[in-house]
Amino acid sequence: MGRTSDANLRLMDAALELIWEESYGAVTIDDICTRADVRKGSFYYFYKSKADLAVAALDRMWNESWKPTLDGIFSPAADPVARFSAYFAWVYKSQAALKQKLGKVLGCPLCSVGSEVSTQEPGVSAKVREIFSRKLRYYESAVRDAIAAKQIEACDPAKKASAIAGLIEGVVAQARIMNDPEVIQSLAGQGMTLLGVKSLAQASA
Amino acid sequence: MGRTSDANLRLMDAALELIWEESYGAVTIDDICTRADVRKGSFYYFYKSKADLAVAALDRMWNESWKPTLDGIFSPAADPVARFSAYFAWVYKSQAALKQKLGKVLGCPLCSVGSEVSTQEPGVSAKVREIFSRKLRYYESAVRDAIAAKQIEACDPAKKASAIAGLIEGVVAQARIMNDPEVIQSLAGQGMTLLGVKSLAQASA
DNA sequence: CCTTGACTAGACTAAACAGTCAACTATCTA
DNA sequence: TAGATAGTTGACTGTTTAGTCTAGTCAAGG
Repeated sequence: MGRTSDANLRLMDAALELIWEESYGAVTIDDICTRADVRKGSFYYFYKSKADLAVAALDRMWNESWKPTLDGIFSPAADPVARFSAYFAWVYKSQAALKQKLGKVLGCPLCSVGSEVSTQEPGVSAKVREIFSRKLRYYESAVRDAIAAKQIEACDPAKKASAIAGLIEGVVAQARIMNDPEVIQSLAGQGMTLLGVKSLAQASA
Repeated sequence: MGRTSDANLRLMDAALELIWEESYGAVTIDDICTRADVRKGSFYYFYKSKADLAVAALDRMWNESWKPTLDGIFSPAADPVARFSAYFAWVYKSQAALKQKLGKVLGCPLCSVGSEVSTQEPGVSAKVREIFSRKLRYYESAVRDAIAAKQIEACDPAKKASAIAGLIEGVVAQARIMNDPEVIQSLAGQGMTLLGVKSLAQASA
């Protein structure tokens, strides 16, 4: 009953875009409202603060975008090591596309925002940690499958997953800082080395 | 001639501390002045903006703290692979000490600030990139020496250095986001794997 | 068609913020 | 010791910002 609206969706999209392009702290509620074409009164009808909106926006990002993508790439139907290859390629491709489109490498919004607000915004931090943990499970599962298939050296899957995540995040952050997607190029080869792939035809070290 | 002062030094220290503890965007000029016990007028006597101060503070950090530390750890007198071991240990130790002291893992200020301001503050970004490049040279040189000593698999030293930097940054960022220094524990072993160390007694994978 | 409740508009307040300025003070040097 | 130089002070300005409030508008259900 009553009026319907997608202003809350527009607010989430606008917030995510702006925070990704600039940073959490640099974006004001007015900025978000302007981009979403929503008035302040409506903002506070849906959300009680910028942090509140950010949490909702990150949740939406996970459900609408990241989860489907990861489900596809890390499908248990795919060869374990090939899942990582595909993911590394996807990371490079998506960052290169952003650079092409906006002239800027934007990196990973989760990592940027998480690092920025971790000591400041408990609610946002908790959501970042939640999504981060979910992402780790894809890596961990693929590592376990790769060990079972004897494709990589035996190791602690949780630790290996964390290291892989670190490598990806770090390299992507580097790309943002340098505004150069090409530093992600070598991620594929380096990632394989870190994984401990046994294969002979290992990509460029 | 004229009056002397260390207010500019206090401002740089205060700025670096606050930005590291919180974030670039969350810190105001008033905050910095308060912590440094300096009045606003003096701030603008020495610096023309927060960005201007940040550049000076980062430069000071490099010269006073990072360079001496790196010169020690990455001394060409040390065994190439041992340089990395020592550095990985130092990274863990310093983050764990911060957690002990402040209750928070603060991560790497260069990476946090760089990622936050890369699309916003050209001057600060340029300084971050400059320091980052300097740091890479230590890694690159050690990789080259390790190859020459046949301690690690042959590889492109620049790319390997970039990957090592990515792994470190990524793992440290993870530690900040999770507020848990323990994720850095496994950096030593994972770093050796990524380096491609040939040794038999390789630390925990 | 009218009532109810979801949603909107936008003016308003108060606080936080960056940045300015002229008068003042301390210290160095000649 | 006097003058020039380097640094300090705090009150002041104008702007941006978060957040509030009230009077409304619009759509669905009865």
